Amino acid sequence: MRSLDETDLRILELLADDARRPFSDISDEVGLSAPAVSDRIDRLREEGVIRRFTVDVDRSTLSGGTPVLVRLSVRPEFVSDVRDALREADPVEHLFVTVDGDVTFHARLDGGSIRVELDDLVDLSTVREYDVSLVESAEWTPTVNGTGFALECAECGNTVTSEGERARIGGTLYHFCCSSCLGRFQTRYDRMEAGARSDN
Amino acid sequence: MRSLDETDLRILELLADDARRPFSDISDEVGLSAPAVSDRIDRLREEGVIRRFTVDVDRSTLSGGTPVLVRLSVRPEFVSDVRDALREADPVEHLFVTVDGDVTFHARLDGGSIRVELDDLVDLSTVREYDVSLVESAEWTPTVNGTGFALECAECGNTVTSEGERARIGGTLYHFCCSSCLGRFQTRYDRMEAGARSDN
DNA sequence: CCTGAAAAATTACGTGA
DNA sequence: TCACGTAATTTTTCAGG
Repeated sequence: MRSLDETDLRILELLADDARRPFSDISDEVGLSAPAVSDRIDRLREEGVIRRFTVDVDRSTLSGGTPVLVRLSVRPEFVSDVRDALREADPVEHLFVTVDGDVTFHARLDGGSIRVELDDLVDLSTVREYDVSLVESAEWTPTVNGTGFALECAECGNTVTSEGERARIGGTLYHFCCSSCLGRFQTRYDRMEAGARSDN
Repeated sequence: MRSLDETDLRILELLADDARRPFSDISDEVGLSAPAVSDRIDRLREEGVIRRFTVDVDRSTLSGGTPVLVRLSVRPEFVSDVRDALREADPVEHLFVTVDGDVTFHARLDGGSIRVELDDLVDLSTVREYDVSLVESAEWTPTVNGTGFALECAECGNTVTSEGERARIGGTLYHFCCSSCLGRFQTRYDRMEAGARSDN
């Protein structure tokens, strides 16, 4: 698979700022033609780098719905079941799964009983413990400067070129400038994961 | 300010699904002309309901850094300081503050010592307790209608708003619409517990 | 990846409910 | 005020190189 270059990253930044920006605008910025930009965006979508174009809505202006943060401590063998169920659930906006089987999600509750609804979504017998908090503020930062959209080696920080490598570690795809950085990262990740587990 | 109608909500839903969807598509869906849809979207932007059009990027394909979910138990007087600091921090993508002063955020750290990284982001002397977990997967689903489940008062069953209260009673967190419901519930619980004890 | 033309979408503006 | 229709403009897509 072809790797992302500087132009792709610049395009992503511009789209993060305004996803409805015309391709002709973008093409001026990056020094390509509009069709070329269109092609790149198509490719980014196909590769899954771009998940979707969407809208950031100020939910506080919309009536109804109480924002809550829910943390579930899920029995390990059921983590993926719970994740899949919540992923499909309408009220769930953000969903995080940690390596130790904690599932945290941010949702908007609208009426009725949370216990009953939770029971509909996930099998509560697979949940050891759960904790619900009212959310006072929730923010999301789509524009990511510097480190965010820079394609850098996850191990040494150097720029990753097309000679670099990719690897999926712990379910996440990382980029490396070379194979030795990949090996080193893998070792370090394993150590860190063991450390995080022992924190609990 | 004029309130939103069903058509506005439907437009927001369609945009949340695909922000680059042509207005003519939307106009077909909602039974308006394309210019009318354009007008409504302009108004939604002016009113601040629409913050921006943006792109949801699968960051796992992009950058180095280890995704973590951090939960801070912050001393009450410093909650807004911590929130402000994290809001500006580059590696922080999602930030949630609950009414009881817990700050949860999702960020990408460069690896190495998590404690050192955290110390860069927040003043740890204002934090009573913190908990870091490696994130295996993170997802975001933009939703407009938070229909589905709700937080009901454990005493009277009414919807709990941000004016409500919560209390941990017998190891379980309960929510109440007001302090008198909390008091009543507490009394009832104590009586029940005393009854159970005297059975032994 | 470019240019250039065709198709499509967006915007501007005048009119009417 | 809100929405519509038409026309002018801009943007996107599609060829061919």
